Amino acid sequence: MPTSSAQCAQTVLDVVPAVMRVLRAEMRRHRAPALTVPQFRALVWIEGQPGTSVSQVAEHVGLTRPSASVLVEALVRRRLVTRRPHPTDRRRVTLDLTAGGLAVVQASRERTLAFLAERLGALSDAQRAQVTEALIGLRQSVLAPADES
Amino acid sequence: MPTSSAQCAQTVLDVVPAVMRVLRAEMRRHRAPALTVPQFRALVWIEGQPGTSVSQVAEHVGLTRPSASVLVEALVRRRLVTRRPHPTDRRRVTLDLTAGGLAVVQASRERTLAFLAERLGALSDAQRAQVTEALIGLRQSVLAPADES
DNA sequence: TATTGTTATACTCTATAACTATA
DNA sequence: TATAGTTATAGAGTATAACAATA
Repeated sequence: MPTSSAQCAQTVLDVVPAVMRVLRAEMRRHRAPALTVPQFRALVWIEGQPGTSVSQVAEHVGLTRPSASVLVEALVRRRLVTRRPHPTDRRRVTLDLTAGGLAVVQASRERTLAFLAERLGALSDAQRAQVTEALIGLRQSVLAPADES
Repeated sequence: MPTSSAQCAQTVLDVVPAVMRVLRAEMRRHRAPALTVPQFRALVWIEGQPGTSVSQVAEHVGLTRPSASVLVEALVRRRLVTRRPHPTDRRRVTLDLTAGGLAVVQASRERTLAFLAERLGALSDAQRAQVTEALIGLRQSVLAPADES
């Protein structure tokens, strides 16, 4: 009995937001206080793209450039991010995480991973293998045409 | 080769937020203008829980009661929600979607489903069956202890 | 002339506090 | 006394507009 695209889409739209809500609630419970979701997303982006710019942060986090500039300013003030001149293009800035910023991101990720691993312990090895394989396929298809970077 | 809980958690934390970003971007592209994410989530909640209260909206959407009251007031002003007295408890209000509110929610969901179905068309029937089955298992384990309602 | 980033201003959303009405 | 909901006020976040500096 094959699964139609419509049926599968229904399941994806049902499960993915539900799991996301649980993840968000878990992260909220543990994240550094007074760190907003966009701020946290900016930290994760900078972690993955060291030396990135304000414009790239704006695009990835989904803000205008002025708002991203203000957000970055707040992260710099809190010693989570460094903002230095770009070596060749003097219009740009070079953003990187401080040791403190990296610690915030990594601690949050590790706590969320531990939480997830505990919940996934309820599944069998075979089920976890199936979930892992299926999610990789899901990612390939859903993110297919336009990847962000 | 079994998959450890840690490996599986890593994949979940990688794929679920990525898929969610795509879904959100798609919904943003199509949603009624000037309808915020919390407003939309409230509409979806009221759709699934007809006759729900302001307090329940607050809890589900993640707002305080005063903020939920203001949000509901905005939805009522826009003729997307009706707010009537509760039949037995005169402190409470009874919230329901208008035909317009229902149309907004359903149109958004159908467009997102169509978008997803198109992307999932890149998978084989067998892969879609695997994704569907795996997501159901994922939901059961991740949402295990505390379901929201 | 286009691009990167910042500042100034106004608006929206949300929380806290205080209140009313009902159970 | 506790609960459901509202209103008033203030604070945080974001967008638009305007600007400065560099390519």
